[in-house]
Amino acid sequence: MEQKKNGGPKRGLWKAEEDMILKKYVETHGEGNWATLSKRSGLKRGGKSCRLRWKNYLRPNIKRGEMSNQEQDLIIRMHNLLGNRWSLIAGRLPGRTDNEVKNYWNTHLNKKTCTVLGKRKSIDHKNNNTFDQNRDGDKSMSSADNSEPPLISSPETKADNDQGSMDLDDDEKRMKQVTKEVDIVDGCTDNTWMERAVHCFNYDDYELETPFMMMMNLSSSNLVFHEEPFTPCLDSFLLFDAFGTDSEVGNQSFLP
DNA sequence: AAAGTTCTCAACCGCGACGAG
DNA sequence: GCTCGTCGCGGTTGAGAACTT
Repeated sequence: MEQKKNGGPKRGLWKAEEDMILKKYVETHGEGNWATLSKRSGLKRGGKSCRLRWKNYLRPNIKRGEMSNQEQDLIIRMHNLLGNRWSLIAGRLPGRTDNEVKNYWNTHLNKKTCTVLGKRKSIDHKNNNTFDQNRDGDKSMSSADNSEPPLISSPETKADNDQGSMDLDDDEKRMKQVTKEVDIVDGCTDNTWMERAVHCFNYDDYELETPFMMMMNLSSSNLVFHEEPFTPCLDSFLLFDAFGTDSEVGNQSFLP
């Protein structure tokens, strides 16, 4: 992988020495001007490569290692809200990069959300956990079942994903008692609206055991995400409703 | 122990947005 | 308005690790 293309910039994995050079250069001269950086620093890397390496690996306060349950929940819910807007999602996770979130989604969460129908035992090696997994992910999913794979947020799917973090039976029962349908409202797909919703969805306010429980505690409105694969409008409303007027973030007006 | 298979994630690529000249 | 350079984003790739047969 590590070769030069027609004498072009070096490619492949970064070495420790290269990391050191890049880090020192950025600490001295600051971020930005990546094309200039790649020339002046002596690194035989392209500007894009330098930028990516800094952003995803060398930048201070990068958090590495396992995603916590809270982070997982947040990613799932934010993805439900925004789709593949990785940078936006990562922006709500201190120390996590868009690339990391994207990889995590593709390798862990995306599979997990497809586990409901698949029912094949697999092992999460890093956590030493087992979970039901459709081994071939979305490929075989379509042939096994023509319907869209359900998203994480339905009560049934939720149960598969929160194993060990809460008493599912109790919460599910409570959930079913007071489920509220939220209608999709036309005309709320613009970015401003979405970003207000995201702004409202602050990682720091995320203290209760699971977002699901948080919803249960916040207001009299108890909600489930819709089964649709991507319903940003619906989820925006969910967030507003979930945070309600009693919550801290609810004191601000996010309405257009 | 070896070969084959699957998984993970760092890095690359292409594209669009944006600002400067 | 056009071109050029830079930046940031999301999708994809592939090497190496981990696991299975």
